[in-house]
Amino acid sequence: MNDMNDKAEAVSKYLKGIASPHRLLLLCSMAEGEKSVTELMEATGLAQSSASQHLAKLREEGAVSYRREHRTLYYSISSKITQDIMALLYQEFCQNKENIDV
Amino acid sequence: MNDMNDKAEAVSKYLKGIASPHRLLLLCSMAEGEKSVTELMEATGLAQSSASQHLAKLREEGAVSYRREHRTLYYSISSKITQDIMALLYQEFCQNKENIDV
DNA sequence: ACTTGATATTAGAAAAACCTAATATTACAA
DNA sequence: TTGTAATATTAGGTTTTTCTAATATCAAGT
Repeated sequence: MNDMNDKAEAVSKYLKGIASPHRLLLLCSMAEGEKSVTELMEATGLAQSSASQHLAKLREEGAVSYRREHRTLYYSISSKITQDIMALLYQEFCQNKENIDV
Repeated sequence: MNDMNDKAEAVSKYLKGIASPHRLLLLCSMAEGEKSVTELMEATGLAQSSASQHLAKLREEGAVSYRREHRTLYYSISSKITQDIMALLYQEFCQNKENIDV
């Protein structure tokens, strides 16, 4: 029955792959449509190396994919589960505030 | 506009609060209904101290709450977002396998 | 007041994640 | 080919997580 442990391990790996402030900002930016790495760096304020490493992690978890156009790589969210989770998180944390702070 | 950073920080904190194999197993167990700490330890195989620390983290994030009955504490999932996310994760990782491995 | 069962908290060491700086790769253009 | 813009990879040190062992708390029951 350590089937459960394996699954928990997989889910954990996936969630941790998403759960960093910087990676969430990247995903949030990609939620608007595909973005080049440079655009993502500008949108998030991340250093080049850092952005690239975070994108690599998101790729490993299958959360995003990219397409090349000349020298530029365009990243976008590629998994249904990631889109669904981002939508839930957006609802919960970015709107629906019972009371807006003025 | 570093409003976004603050939100990303909050979401990250929440997700990390959930994203550990052991905490996921605890949540999975609580998904069946409220459970005492002892029951949770048995269900997950966690040591007492470890279970308690994980539960504390889940409490901090508002993911679970408890009720006392005599000396026993019964924990359960208390937030809508956590239930929704667990449901999504369950769908994605625990069923809907295109092909069942025999 | 004591004891005990159930759970929480603290301390410290080991493992994992993250950032920066430096270097490498890749695809095109001159 | 050589140069360059765009992106990836490696190395390292710092911070964060997570486990175990030890100790504390808390609410009955005696």
